[in-house]
Amino acid sequence: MPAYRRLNPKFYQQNTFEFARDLLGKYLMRKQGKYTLIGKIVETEAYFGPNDLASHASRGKTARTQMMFEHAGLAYIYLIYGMYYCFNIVTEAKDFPAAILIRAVEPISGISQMQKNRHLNKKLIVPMPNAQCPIPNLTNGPAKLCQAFKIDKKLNGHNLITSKLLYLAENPKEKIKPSQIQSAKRVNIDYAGHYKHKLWRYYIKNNTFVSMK
DNA sequence: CCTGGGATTTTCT
DNA sequence: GAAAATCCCAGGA
Repeated sequence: MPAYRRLNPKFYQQNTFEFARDLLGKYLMRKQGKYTLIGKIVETEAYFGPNDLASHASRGKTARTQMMFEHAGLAYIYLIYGMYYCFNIVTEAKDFPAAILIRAVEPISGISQMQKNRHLNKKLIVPMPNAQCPIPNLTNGPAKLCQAFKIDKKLNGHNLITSKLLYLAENPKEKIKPSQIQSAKRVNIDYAGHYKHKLWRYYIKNNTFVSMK
């Protein structure tokens, strides 16, 4: 078990795009009762500023999006398609709307708990008592990892810098080199005009747990 | 391998 | 009333 060290508050002060790349290889830590769920972040997406047509904040500040206008280090969590949650980390200064969507993590610890969490929310028409959720399918998508890590609307606005329940950590011995990072277009934002071509998605090359190539 | 549709409800027009 | 920063499953090639 490597020594996980909580990310310094300074980490949250970098600009959104450095931040999104720097998050790769860092660890998402989640306390669930006596368990600690741990996932290595392998894919992120940046949503930046009031003009980014892919961003919820491009329509201004609303009840839903107000968290994107908050200071860096808070969680922005929203419901999508009526049934799933997505987890973002707010970036930039207060009143400048920006956030980073965590699109995929690699399960590291608490894997059997993640499997239970994924099955809890799954409504099966016919029960499948022997069904196993394959490991790669546990957390290779923004809504899947929220299910696996029990992240929902209750954690919206949570402060990741100070929280003991949901926070970010690193293994100081581990660094992701720039050559290991692939940038790509963001996913499922066809409505975003020319912003849909921005290469604001980042992932670790050759990692099995990335949601899409 | 790929494509298409259904689920489900909040949010904003 | 339509769309949504998704997922899952069925069906065809």
